[in-house]
Amino acid sequence: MESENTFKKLKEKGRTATIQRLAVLECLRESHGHPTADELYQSLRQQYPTLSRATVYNCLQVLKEAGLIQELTIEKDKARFDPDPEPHHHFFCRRCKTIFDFQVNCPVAGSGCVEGHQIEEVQAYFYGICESCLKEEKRAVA
Amino acid sequence: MESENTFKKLKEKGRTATIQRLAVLECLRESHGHPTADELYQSLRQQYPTLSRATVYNCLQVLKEAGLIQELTIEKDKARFDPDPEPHHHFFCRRCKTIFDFQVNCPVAGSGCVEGHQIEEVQAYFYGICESCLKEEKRAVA
DNA sequence: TTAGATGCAAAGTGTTTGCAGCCTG
DNA sequence: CAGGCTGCAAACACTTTGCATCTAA
Repeated sequence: MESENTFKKLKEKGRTATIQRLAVLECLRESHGHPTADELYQSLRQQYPTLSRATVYNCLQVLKEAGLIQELTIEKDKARFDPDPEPHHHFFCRRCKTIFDFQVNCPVAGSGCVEGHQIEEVQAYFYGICESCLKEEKRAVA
Repeated sequence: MESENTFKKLKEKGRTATIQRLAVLECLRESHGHPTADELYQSLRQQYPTLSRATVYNCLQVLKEAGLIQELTIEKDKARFDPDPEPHHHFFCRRCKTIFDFQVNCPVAGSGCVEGHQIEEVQAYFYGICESCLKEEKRAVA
């Protein structure tokens, strides 16, 4: 069962699987489109009215350290979160602001050693205009 | 001459090549290690005591739009700047916090079209421990 | 029981904005 | 002379911190 893995990974880091942490993780997994901490907070607040913003930040930090999620700095002003902890890349549409997973076979996708430097993590961010926005632009011109 | 290119690129965007903008650009070019806006401000302040922080931010923004520099979001809390506007990637050492250019032959390094999406920019960030920090760690163990 | 987690508010940090005055083309 | 640019301070947005209270192992 998936939730056993969650417990295990948290325990490995000496952290407790609290209601809040599980709720944040589940909310992130259900959400589409790499939400921000505040988006998760706003969404969770409906079900857990006493939940505080600081707790959401704390939970995300802990979940990240446990390797259950990953954090994206694809936008400079706010962090976004991805429920998939496996290494993969992202595309950011500058027009509709959508972020989606984007796999290119980058030679150094995960960890390893390159030129004597030990690589622990790779984040590749692709910025541009997504297919549907391109189509919309084409339609607007016509 | 290089400075002619600077003037030309600014003019193309309808911007003036002010003393401050040229100073920020030169300071960035002279600096090593991808400084933050505030580091540039602190450095420039000695030569231009009346220079304001807001102007540094403005200059960096304008220089970026003119394609003379690029901005890195390799750290989530602050932007860093690179005097080289050509597409290339970066390594961030989590131990000594150094950032250096890091070229891997990524199949999609510059612009182009992938799966219908138009790519304008790519930023790949490699996080880990740099060679010299690894050596130091090894020495500490021995 | 007790270390750790939460919730709240306040503080912190990097960045942006509003606006008067200045400079430059 | 007019538009754009600077400098200053205040405003902003996201994130972190301090601390009392609470909770889970």
